[in-house]
Amino acid sequence: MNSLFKALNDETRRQIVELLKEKDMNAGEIADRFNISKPSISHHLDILKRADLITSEKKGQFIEYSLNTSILEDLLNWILTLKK
Amino acid sequence: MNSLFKALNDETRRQIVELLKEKDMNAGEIADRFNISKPSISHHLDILKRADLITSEKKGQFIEYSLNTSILEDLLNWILTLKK
DNA sequence: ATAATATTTAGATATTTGTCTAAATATATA
DNA sequence: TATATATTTAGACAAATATCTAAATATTAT
Repeated sequence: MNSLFKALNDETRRQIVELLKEKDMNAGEIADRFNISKPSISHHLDILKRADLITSEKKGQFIEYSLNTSILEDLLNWILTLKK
Repeated sequence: MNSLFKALNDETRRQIVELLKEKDMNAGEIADRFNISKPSISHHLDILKRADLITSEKKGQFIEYSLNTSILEDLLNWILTLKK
């Protein structure tokens, strides 16, 4: 739960998640969408991956990232119990 | 959205929110539940309040805090659109 | 094999954050 | 009015975080 909130507590990472909602993308394509260096984006991707919000798959020279929405179930439930 | 994620990105604050789900409490009562100084708890309450997650009402000498679940609607919708 | 491309790792730095103690403010009570 | 109680504000500090550049690693193409 902690890593999930941590991962989502950053505007850039939330935008990455929203991008991946539309379609899978490789690291370079993702980085091109932001005015942030590639190493920084790589770091953000790492945090999202540790939180299980995204998965990565090597495709030759590229690494393709995908959104994993199943982990959001936990977050959803946490919020719903608050609303009772 | 930013302040909401920021507010929830802390275990202590999430626990405060969970406490207030059960019943309204004043600042002292909340602080008594944690091994953290009162000023620190006061600071956490301030962050939760700025995020609109809680409201406060002066009751004489005390200040009573309540959960505001309506703001969670935004969070819920954000998550739901990700799940499409 | 060499060069080019894609991505990550390493290390540095400035900013943000969570915590503390001490002091200030506000209300209630003796 | 003086004292006790409840809470916040102020200021300091250590730890965490987001960012950068330079270098390393891995794959593809010439």
